[in-house]
Amino acid sequence: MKPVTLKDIAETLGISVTTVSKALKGYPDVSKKTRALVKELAETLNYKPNAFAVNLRTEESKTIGLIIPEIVHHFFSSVIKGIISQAEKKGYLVIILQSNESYALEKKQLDLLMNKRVDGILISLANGTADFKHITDIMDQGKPIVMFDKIAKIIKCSKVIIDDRKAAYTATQHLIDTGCKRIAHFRGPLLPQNSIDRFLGYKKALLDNNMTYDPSLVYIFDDMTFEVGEMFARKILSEHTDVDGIFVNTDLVAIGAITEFNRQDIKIPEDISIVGFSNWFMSSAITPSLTTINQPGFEMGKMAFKQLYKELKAKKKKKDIVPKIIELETKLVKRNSTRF
Amino acid sequence: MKPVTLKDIAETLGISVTTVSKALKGYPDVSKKTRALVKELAETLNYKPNAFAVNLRTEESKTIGLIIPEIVHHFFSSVIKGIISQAEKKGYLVIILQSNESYALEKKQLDLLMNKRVDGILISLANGTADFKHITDIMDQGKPIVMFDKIAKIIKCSKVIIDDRKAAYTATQHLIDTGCKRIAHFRGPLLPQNSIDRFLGYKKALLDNNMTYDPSLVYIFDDMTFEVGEMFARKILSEHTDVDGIFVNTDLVAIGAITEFNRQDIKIPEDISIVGFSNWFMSSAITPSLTTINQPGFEMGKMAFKQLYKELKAKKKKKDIVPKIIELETKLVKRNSTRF
DNA sequence: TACAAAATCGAAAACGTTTTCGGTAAAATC
DNA sequence: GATTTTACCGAAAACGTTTTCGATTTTGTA
Repeated sequence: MKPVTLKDIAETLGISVTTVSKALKGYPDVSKKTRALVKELAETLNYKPNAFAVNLRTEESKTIGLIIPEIVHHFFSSVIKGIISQAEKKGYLVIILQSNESYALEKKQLDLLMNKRVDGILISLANGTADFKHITDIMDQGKPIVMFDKIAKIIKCSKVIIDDRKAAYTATQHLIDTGCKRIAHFRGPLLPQNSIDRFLGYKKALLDNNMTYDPSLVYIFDDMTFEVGEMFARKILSEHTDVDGIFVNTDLVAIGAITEFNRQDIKIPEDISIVGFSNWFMSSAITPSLTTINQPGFEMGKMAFKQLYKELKAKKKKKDIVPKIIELETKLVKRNSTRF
Repeated sequence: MKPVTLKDIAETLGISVTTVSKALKGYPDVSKKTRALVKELAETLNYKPNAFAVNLRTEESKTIGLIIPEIVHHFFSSVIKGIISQAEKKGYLVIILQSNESYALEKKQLDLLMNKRVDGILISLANGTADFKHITDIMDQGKPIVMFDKIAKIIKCSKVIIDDRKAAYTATQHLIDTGCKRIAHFRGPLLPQNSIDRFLGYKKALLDNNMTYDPSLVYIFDDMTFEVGEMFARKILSEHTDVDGIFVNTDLVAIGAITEFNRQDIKIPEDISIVGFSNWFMSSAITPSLTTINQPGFEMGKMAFKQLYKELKAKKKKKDIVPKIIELETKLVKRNSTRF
């Protein structure tokens, strides 16, 4: 019951393993007759090349690695889906690992993938990652790697991102345009680039509109949870009764805040307007529905793989890979948590 | 800049490749001195075994395949997380593919995984799957496979499931206990086992409570979407004004229904009570929060891998694998979409 | 000192594939 | 008919590891 090998085919046909291999791969130096013979027998015997042997010989596995901070997450699972669907089209499989927003784990997972000798790597950085030697090490070894969403600007590899600053600016501007006079910001952890950029976009929008930037209106959270949103909502109500608009770093926290405001009979958007970020599915289901920035996860996954694929091909042809930065469009989705 | 091999270590140490290999793997027939020497050099040279070669030689890749119907899905992504976290502990990596609820695709993906020679397979069946030859073929080849959540009862492989019928019974009983007199059911597609079981649980609860089972109160949907929930809500209002309770096959559809009822000023739970299924995160955030059945996704993923791992070990020892059915506990989560 | 037992090592085969390179036979050219 | 060209095939090496089995050396025993 052993799987059939090239040798099996060669022996029953009375030819060499070499010829069988060449016939199956369409080499020109094998006659039409034997080629047909080989292909037919391979078909009937249901021959499948031993992937392990092919890997060893060709030094590639047609497998890529993917590291994300968190799997159970609407945005990231959309990215995963985009990556897998695109990879499949090109004959690549995807191994997924999770960093749990931990730098140490991220390093370990990267190591695992390198030891498994994946052909390339896709990664979205953990919040805790401030040192990037583990990334540059991989680049130095010539292994293609592309970052998406949560990136590091200093690293000279390809990246697929959105313009977080611009998107945050748009979101804040929308609050201003709909009449908000005092706008707070719930921002994410200090380290990640997109948390920084969203904050900067918020700040710039205020200043461009001649509004004062008040640091005490910026609430920083490390965990992006529903509960954090509830807590910050309570905090706002006790500390800053004059706030009439909030730009929240991520939908989940915004939804927590909405839930708490609902509980306290604060009227949204009349008393306080809210804009989120990401456009989770949930955002359209909540009452009031959440105005937010649409972040194209599926598209981002697709693009990330496409870029990686280009680099894989370039590497095969021994060409240099020129890092590319791909910026995807975001869009403000107006719903009922802001005024008209 | 080639990666270092056993040969490299052997040559610089003036010993054979064999001894180096044995030293690193702790064979007893190598002296403490050379063992120490080898290990030290391997360490400083940062030697990593070539996974491709190891795979070929040992005929295993320490990799398993996972096929799920849909990645962007709260329950399934929880399962994925459970599987990956458990697999990692045992040194296994996970390749994920998606069947998109299509039988044809499921078959193709299974084929892909077999050609990649993964050590084992974890699968949750697509809705469209009615024929199981692709599954039994794999079992006949002696490759360990375990199903979870969406399973086929006739197949004699290990499974990790919940008691859908019991859970649905509990959900329906809760509607009855809280005073509902006429209870509708939004059920999923006809084929999958858990859709059938949930329906049967619903029906049995009615009959056990001397209520009439009315087939016209069972609404069948193929796509489990938010929009379907909205549509069915409208249908109920126009076709059956006497309905005062609904047991919905899955939270997403229930939330769609709630949204529509809210829009039409139907009071939940006073006018109509609703129970969902799965306990998506979203269910606690919506207004009113949704009473539902908690389905332990993470736990299910963990258990599925654990069982697969047992079978992988059994296979290595050439022992027979005895299929096992693992049933996980569900729990009714009472919230505000049902009365007290 | 002689011999048995234990400790230590390495040659070689094997896993299945890909690819280079040389060789033979057939066809084409003169 | 001799020579060149083309078509077709296969031997062999290589990828890096694991493991069997025999060989050698060292230690222990009488």
